Amino acid sequence: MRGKATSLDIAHLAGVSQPTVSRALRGSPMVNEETRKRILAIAEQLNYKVDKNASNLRAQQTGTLALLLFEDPTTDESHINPFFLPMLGSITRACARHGKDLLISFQQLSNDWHADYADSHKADGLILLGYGDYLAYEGKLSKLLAQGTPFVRWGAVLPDQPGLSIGCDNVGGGRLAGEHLLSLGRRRVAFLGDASSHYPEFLERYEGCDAALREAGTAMDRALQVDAESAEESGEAAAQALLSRGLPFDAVFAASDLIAIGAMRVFAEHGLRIPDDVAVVGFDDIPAARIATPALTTIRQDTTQAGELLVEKLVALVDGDAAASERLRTLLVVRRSTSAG
Amino acid sequence: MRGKATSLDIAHLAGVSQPTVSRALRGSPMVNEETRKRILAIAEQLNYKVDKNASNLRAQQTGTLALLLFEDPTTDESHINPFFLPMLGSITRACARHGKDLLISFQQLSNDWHADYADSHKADGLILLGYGDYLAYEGKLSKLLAQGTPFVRWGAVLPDQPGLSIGCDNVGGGRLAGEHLLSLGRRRVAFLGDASSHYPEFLERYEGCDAALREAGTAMDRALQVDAESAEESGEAAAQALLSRGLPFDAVFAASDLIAIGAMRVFAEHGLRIPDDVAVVGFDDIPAARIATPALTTIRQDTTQAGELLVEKLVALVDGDAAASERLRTLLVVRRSTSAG
DNA sequence: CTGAAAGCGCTTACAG
DNA sequence: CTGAAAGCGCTTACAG
Repeated sequence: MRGKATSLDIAHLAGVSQPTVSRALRGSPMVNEETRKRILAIAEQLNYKVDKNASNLRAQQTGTLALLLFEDPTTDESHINPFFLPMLGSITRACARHGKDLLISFQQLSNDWHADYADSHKADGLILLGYGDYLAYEGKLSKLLAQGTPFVRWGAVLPDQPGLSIGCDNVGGGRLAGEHLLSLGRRRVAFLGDASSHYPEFLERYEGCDAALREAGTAMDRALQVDAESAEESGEAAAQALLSRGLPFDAVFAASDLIAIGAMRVFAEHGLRIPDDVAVVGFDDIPAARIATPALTTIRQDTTQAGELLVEKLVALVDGDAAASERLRTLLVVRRSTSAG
Repeated sequence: MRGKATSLDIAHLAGVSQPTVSRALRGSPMVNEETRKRILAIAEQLNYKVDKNASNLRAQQTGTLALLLFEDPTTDESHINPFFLPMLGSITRACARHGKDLLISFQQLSNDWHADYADSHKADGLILLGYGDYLAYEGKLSKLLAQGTPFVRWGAVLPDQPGLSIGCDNVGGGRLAGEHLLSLGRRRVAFLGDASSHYPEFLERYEGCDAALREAGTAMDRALQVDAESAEESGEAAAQALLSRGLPFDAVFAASDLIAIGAMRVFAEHGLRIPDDVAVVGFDDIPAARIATPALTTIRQDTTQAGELLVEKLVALVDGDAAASERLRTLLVVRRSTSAG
């Protein structure tokens, strides 16, 4: 037998029709147990695998999900935000559990991705990851929704949002950071991150921290907020900008760990002691947070659960079942950047 | 028009036959320029995309490559070796440039992956990444080769190896490390990493360093070599083991940055000064190397070029063109772990 | 340069 | 429980 075996080859060898082979292989209950066993044995022996293209074409579905990871056009070409790495691992494992294949693509936010994957029947649904300007993004989500393409995204969970989002409880996370800093007696909390509706996750973190301070009779000071995107270089620049303002502050809440790590480097260069002069809290708990000096106190997001939920919800959407947006709990992880040894 | 548009829909609207539409869309030179334009305009307007399942089925190829990333069963479930992250980015971008889709899967080394992807026509070829016991792995490579499945792998480039490998010049990299340490006056160089044929990359790094020392009239001492896999915890354990041997050493060459970072943590806990008491050199230049304290001197592998080559070679194999294994140059990156401020 | 015909390997009514 | 028939949406000889 030359070339790959087909279901017809198996049918001949088993002395049944080709549709019976197809049924047996997919575990249809309408096939005799003995026949099934014979067919499975032959399939095994020929190392037969169902041709995905044929079965997908006929069944009009793909068994494949596509993961689209957006990068800000400004970011370095070769780097992916490390926050997404464990999520990627969790997503691939969840896909395997659900019997789905995973197509992956890294895209510029500006590209015309929204049509391609679903329209060309490469994937049944889309998982959307990436930091970036939310307002630029929202329009594309609406378009996907209008087209009827199933999708889920990771990001802020907002009211009246197109489609389905999974994100962490950013407000709660910001609150944890604020309460922790208050417990250390800090009151002048600077915020490094773009706290606007362009970056709703950052904005929610800011607001959560602010809420904690307000309950203690104080508040965040907008004069101590500096825009930054999630990258070390951006954190460095923001820290420089903050210092140059010459305003007093005794704590920094960074919108992400990368920002915090960049900022800590600048503070160290300027002779500021961490945490004595400035306590620093990040967000995400990426692996580098533990390695940084001092080790970074941060708000952990549960990326494993995030990946699992993204896949689970998308599979539900693809199957036509109901699914709703969801917020994940956050966890304060205290390290040396806020607590002296 | 309900449902997705098909090439037949376009044919009707354009007043041509369906095959002509297919030809026009794929840029066949045998179609009238004016006809083509009319067809393209209609396709654009209907937001038409070729059904991949149908075209793949007919053309008997997939336009898809599969990336299989192996993890050692011992490693933490949720973590991917950070060394592979930028390579992943480079691979996805290279795939996009070549017009290929990328399926991704994380596998246990033990799984029976070798059959699935190619046999079920999900992918035309495989990219194999992962650290792990090479000897356990080699048999599977031979099997793939025998099946005629196109594949490329990242790893040590060895003689008489099944299939095609892309790897860095580990011997040269080890030599760079050895020469650098010699230039600092260090002679007692410990090696943390499994330097055996189970981990040929590590072994080559060891041998390169040894070669450099021998040229200077000394050599590596096997009594200063401790097995370790590429993980921080493994580096910590190896450093502990090294210290407990009570032998003098003034430098450590770690087989990977993760090992080096774990080891540096242990050295610091034991009051050893880096680089004064122990100079430390890693391998890979992962992002954490720059963040570590002290920042880690290391041998950089060009992951961008690696990803591009992997895709390029695999595409050649799939197309039936010739392609050969290749070694990439390495680069010494000097940081504070070997050079005091 | 274009069309009529066949067929890739499956799944799914339909009939028995 | 099983088979004969149709068809998913393309691409590819073949004929003109």
